[in-house]
Amino acid sequence: MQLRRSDVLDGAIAILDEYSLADLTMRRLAGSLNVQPGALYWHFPNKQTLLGAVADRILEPLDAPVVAVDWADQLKELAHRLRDALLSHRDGAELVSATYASRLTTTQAREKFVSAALRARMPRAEAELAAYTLLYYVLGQTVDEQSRIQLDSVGVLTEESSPLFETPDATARFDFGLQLFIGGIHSRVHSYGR
Amino acid sequence: MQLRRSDVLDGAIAILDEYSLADLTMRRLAGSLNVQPGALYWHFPNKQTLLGAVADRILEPLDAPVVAVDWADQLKELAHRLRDALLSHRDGAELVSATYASRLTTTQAREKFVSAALRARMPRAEAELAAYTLLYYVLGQTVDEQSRIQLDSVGVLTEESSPLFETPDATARFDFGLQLFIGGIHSRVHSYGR
DNA sequence: ACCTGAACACCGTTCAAGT
DNA sequence: ACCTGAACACCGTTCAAGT
Repeated sequence: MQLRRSDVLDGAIAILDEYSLADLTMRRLAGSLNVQPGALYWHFPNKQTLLGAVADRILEPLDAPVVAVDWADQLKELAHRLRDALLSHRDGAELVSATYASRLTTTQAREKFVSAALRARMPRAEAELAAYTLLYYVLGQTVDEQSRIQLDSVGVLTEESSPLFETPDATARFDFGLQLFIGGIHSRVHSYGR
Repeated sequence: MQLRRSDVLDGAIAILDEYSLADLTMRRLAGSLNVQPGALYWHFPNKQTLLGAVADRILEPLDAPVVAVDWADQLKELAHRLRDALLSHRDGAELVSATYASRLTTTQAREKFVSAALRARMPRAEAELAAYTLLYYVLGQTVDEQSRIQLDSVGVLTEESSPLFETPDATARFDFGLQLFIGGIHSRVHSYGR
């Protein structure tokens, strides 16, 4: 019954979903796989690398091709797919933003954001910066949203401590920031002529 | 030689600046204060609370009144002051975004961003959302920037792995995202008439 | 090649007991 | 009121040795 690399990742995702990121320790993971902690280090050089691989797993849904054609719709689609991917695993947003300190850089998901920005007729350098800007927003917003879900389920949040309770649902709030960002690109691109 | 709450915070900041956030452990901090680890727990209920207090310290420069009068200039000023505050301590951005999961909510710094957005003639609900959007951007961007400084100083970064090397300095990149955001507010506010 | 056993060098937190 | 001493229940990582 050999332990495969993908088994380790499956086990990690399982702990994440059933418990939390804090519970995702090398020892606990090893235990759930009926193996000694040291065994994991044959498959991964260290915990950080393992978490990186888990993050890649979480972001896999982003590999699907973009269906929208308009650049703004493409950005919206990508942003929503990123958010959905992050929200589909407990602490997914936190894990990804923790391990992607400078790894968003390398990911091909970033490339897709850049492509959409290029379609808006931005010069490459600007499109890259714009892509980062949007990524920071999506990550920050989603980490916040997800942590609030957690606190909420534990019943820690009073109405007072969550001053956004009057605003609509989380998706609408997400879309607001997204729209702000798209409006920003729009006005930027329009300013080129002048 | 009684240990005061503020001495503990001073010691924490010192470890942060000389070493790193990873080295800021309760035991190490106690050691640097010539005290047993348990002593810290008389002053702070737990590590998270202590880090929260350190974060507040780091953000103190934001308490100074805003000098700009135009809403866009106010937002720029605030964003830059936030970034500067985060960059003025090693791992400052990481510490603040880690402890401010949902604490930016409570901070009065957020209020200042909201005020500036209100001055742009946004309705309150939108101004709050816009403030969050900008905060997420500043935090994300600055965490990234600071982690790159760290990696750079250790010499881990090749030109290949830092695809932004061709773009100007970090401040210019920061300003680009900021401008995008301000343009977004602008076009949003303008759309009210229509 | 893949894993065990066992150790190393740490953590955060608690709490009786001291002063 | 404030801190020590000492423990509890953990961590990530390494590495000789086994199969």
